[in-house]
Amino acid sequence: MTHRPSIKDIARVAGVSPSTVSRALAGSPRISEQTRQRIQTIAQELNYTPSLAARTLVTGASPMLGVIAPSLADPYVAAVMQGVEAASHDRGFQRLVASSQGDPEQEVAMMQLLVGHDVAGLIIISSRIPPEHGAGLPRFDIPVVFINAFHPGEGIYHVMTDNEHGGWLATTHLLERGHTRVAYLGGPQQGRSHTARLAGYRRALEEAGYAYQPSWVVPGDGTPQAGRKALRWWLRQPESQRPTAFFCYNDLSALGLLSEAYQQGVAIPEDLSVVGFDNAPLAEISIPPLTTVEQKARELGRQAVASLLAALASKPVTDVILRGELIPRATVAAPRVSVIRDQ
Amino acid sequence: MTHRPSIKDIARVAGVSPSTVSRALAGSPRISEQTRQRIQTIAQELNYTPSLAARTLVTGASPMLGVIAPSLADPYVAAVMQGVEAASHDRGFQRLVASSQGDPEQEVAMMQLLVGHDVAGLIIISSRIPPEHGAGLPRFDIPVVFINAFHPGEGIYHVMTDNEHGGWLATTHLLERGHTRVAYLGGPQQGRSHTARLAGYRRALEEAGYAYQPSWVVPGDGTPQAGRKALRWWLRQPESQRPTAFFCYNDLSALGLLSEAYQQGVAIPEDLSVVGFDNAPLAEISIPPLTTVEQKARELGRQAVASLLAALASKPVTDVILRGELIPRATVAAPRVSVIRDQ
DNA sequence: TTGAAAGCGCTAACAC
DNA sequence: GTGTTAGCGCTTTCAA
Repeated sequence: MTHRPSIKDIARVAGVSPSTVSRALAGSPRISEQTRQRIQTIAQELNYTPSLAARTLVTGASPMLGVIAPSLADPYVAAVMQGVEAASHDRGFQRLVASSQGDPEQEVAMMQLLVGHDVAGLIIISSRIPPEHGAGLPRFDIPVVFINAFHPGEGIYHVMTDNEHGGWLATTHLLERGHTRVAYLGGPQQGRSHTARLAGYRRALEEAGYAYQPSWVVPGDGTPQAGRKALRWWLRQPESQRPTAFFCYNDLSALGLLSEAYQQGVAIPEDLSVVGFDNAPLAEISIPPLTTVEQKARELGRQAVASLLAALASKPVTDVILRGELIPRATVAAPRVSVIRDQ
Repeated sequence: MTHRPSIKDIARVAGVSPSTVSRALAGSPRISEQTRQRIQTIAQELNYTPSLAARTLVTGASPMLGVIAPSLADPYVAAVMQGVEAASHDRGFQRLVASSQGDPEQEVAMMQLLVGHDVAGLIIISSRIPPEHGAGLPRFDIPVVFINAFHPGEGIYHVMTDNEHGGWLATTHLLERGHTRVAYLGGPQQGRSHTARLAGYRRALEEAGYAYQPSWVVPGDGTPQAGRKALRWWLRQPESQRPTAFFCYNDLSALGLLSEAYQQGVAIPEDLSVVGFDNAPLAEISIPPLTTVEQKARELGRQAVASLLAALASKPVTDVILRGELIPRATVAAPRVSVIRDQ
């Protein structure tokens, strides 16, 4: 296999200059229909593909967007990615994807790397860089959009789920069904989503007149294993003091909790009600189907691309906040024994 | 924001020539330790990042691998991607990821596109390009690795799961538990995986002395919805002729089947046994936990990268076939009524 | 040990 | 409507 054909090769065959080829292929109006045809045919025959590296070099902008996520295995990330994919594809951009394994240092390293690849902009999903670090973020001359993280700055934009509201929604739903002892299974500590959902949980509690109990916030990390552990924690509590419901950081950990409950003979929702977060595709097919708070993940991805491209076009961009609804399914019921308000 | 600093900027500040900077940064031995230090410091201060586009242009090879998958939402794809991610990251390669939405034409278009980006090689996950089309595949002068698809050719390599064996494993497991009426819920028709699993299913049946019944192969596409439909199909069969077990193309559709069974009051595994394929993370937390055939998805991804880089280094590369084991969990039991061998 | 010069493939003035 | 020229940021001869 000889080397990839370049416009020079086409020019030679067509007997024209390289710039004519460039123009013909770019669809410049100032070229005769005839030569355009001829050149396009030759390009086809030679199986020509333009070198985007060269084009990038001269135009200074490449049709690539950099995307960074803590993990590619998380269904939430996958959903966001689909939105990013769809929107960017429509606008003619490719995506350079990197995962940071949830490590803030890796994350910064990835940013550097992608910038080196001349990406036109950066989308960062669920950044784990601590907010304090904010000012220490490396400055690039390309726009950056954070999805569900907040690092204010020039050229930095945000697309977020209203996590506080979501947490409030989930907890209120439980409270309205008569639960007075609601626990929260947390997510990654560094994450802003976790903190916001926790805050919403707390607000709902307090608005309803219940004291916030730190001991009912069980630490987690958003994995099914965390859900399993949470259920075992629940079983260890004295029966009279057990929460009657769990609001979980995400569907994945809620699903883990469901699974462990099944194995331990705990009936859901009879013995324990559960609400998740995300409305992942799996939530619909879980057993029983999981009540959850919708997160418009695809929409987040789509919006992030929209914001990025708007910024690129020097249009004004404002941060956007998306609210999801509560999706009632089958993991919530009234508590078996209506406990007397004990606060 | 002024433009990204280039080696020229560094050279000017350091009072040396651009080539010296290039050498210093590349770690060439023919440079004084002193200047190297100085240049590196300046590079740091200027927040310099090399332009990979420029480097690609001159070296002719970029540190990017192109990856194409039908969908990014599929957990199996996500797992393969993790393997690809891990292996390529270790070797200093980034990944340019594109999804084809399962459309063969898009797939070819994506190949072209990624080649235009000067990727060093291509990894294609579960290609939907029909095998006959094989010879019509565009020829590139970069190595291509297909994961779970087969398109022989020069510079084309394969990493596959032994799907035939997996299908045989699942079916045999069911047969050994006393099932005589085993149905197969299929996957995407164009996919090679589907055909191979079906073939294994058929072989197991015939080896055990049962006739293969085309009417027991229910068409599907690997989604949970396909699983739901399959269960409803099952319910419509006259009770005396109903299969007592299902081997499903993948875990996702098996999970859908489980969910529908729960909603219709069909007890798993008492009324119906189910075996999936993939051993997705979700299989472990399903209710009941799903018996399935392991697919070493991460390993597939890892191997694909290894093969690609080996080919790139002009080392001999052979196709690799990975076998997974049957993971017995809780969705298989002996059939309720031991049906008399009726074939 | 360092510099000068050429060139990777392409686009974009600027000519004609 | 088409050709000429220069240059994007980098690496890599070839000289010194």
